Amino acid sequence: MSKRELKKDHLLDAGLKVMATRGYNGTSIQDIVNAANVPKGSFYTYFKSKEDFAIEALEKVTEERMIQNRHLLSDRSICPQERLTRFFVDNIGGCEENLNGGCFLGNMCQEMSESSEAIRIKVRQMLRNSTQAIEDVLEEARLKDGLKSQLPSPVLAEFLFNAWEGTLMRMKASKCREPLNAFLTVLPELFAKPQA
Amino acid sequence: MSKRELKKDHLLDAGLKVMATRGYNGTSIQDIVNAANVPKGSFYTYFKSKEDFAIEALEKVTEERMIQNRHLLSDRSICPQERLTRFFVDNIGGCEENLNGGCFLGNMCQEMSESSEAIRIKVRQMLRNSTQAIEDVLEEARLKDGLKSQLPSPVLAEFLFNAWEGTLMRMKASKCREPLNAFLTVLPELFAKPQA
DNA sequence: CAAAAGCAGACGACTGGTCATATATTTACG
DNA sequence: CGTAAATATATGACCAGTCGTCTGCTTTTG
Repeated sequence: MSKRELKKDHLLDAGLKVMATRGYNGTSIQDIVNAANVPKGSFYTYFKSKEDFAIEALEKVTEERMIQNRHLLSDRSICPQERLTRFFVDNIGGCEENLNGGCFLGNMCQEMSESSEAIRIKVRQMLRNSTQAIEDVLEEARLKDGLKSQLPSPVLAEFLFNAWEGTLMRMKASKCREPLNAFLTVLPELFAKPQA
Repeated sequence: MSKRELKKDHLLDAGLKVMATRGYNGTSIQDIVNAANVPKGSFYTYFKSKEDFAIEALEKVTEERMIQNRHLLSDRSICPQERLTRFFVDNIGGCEENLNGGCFLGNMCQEMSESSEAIRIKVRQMLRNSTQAIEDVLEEARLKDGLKSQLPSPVLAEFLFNAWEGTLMRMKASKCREPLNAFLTVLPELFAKPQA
């Protein structure tokens, strides 16, 4: 990775952290460069606008997460239900420590979907990717052990992922584990009961 | 209602609409007074700050919704399942028309929870109220017709409401009815199957 | 006519973005 | 290889515009 790419990555990482907590409009270019210890003028060497920065950050964060989860989700040595559970739990991502993280994706979705079409499209794409990943695991589970619900996997996956995003959102406001616990308690209900 | 209260209400209504689509930081005082056709200087006659405005708007929107739904949720002539479905569908609230509305509550939650403790607390309280309402209906349904799930109603209600908020959020990005349809398709799975 | 409410415009701070200048880095050629 | 010319990158002062808020003048009210 070139020096340039390294610096850009650093800017992306540091800025992402700020933007994830303060929001898009709540974060200034100054905030970003301060967080990365980079002079302000440099920002526009790497990004053509604030919007462009946000889109690249969006790409980076979900790409990283996807790579991190690709192994997990396709690891057939773990049963689908367990894989799905881990998929969610592993991705509380940062917000774990102080229950304030929430989801950058969700953040941008809520705040920017109406203001920036470019961001909206990118968010939509990222959400679709995640939903597809869940759908695959669900479909696999259905074929292997069966699912309690007869509903189509795409519907179930869409519902489940949205439920998850809502859970992350709720945790931002409540600052407690209750939403997470509720989600993880209900999740197993999807799957077939072990034969008694 | 006094003239003053009327004007304040108008300011709240008009500003709410703007803030719900552009977000807190994306909405200026100027935007609010423009939307309400009120001179800028007047704003601080009615609200002590922008934050204060947001909190009052939050109160107003959920209060109105609660009143609107109190009748529905406690109307025992409709079966609980149907009541719950209507509760959700009736409250897509505005976003219906162009699928862009989302949820002001969700919006504020995502964007402002970290920046303003006062807003966070208010949002948390509003979310709790809604969850409680769902819990009541769920509990009633359980006693009457039984629920498919044996999980405690508070857990189910929390899960369900968060899933709903996630659904609204997703609709902002996708601008289509798919998330809503998925939610409404999965919802009945909660309830006991009619005896075949 | 006193007290209160409404309101215009100004305040300093800050915004996203630009640009001239300064410093590296690469290329060209003897 | 050395060196000079050419190109790319780095930078912070700076721009016009907007922000949330407040002061103080004007209007309304009792």
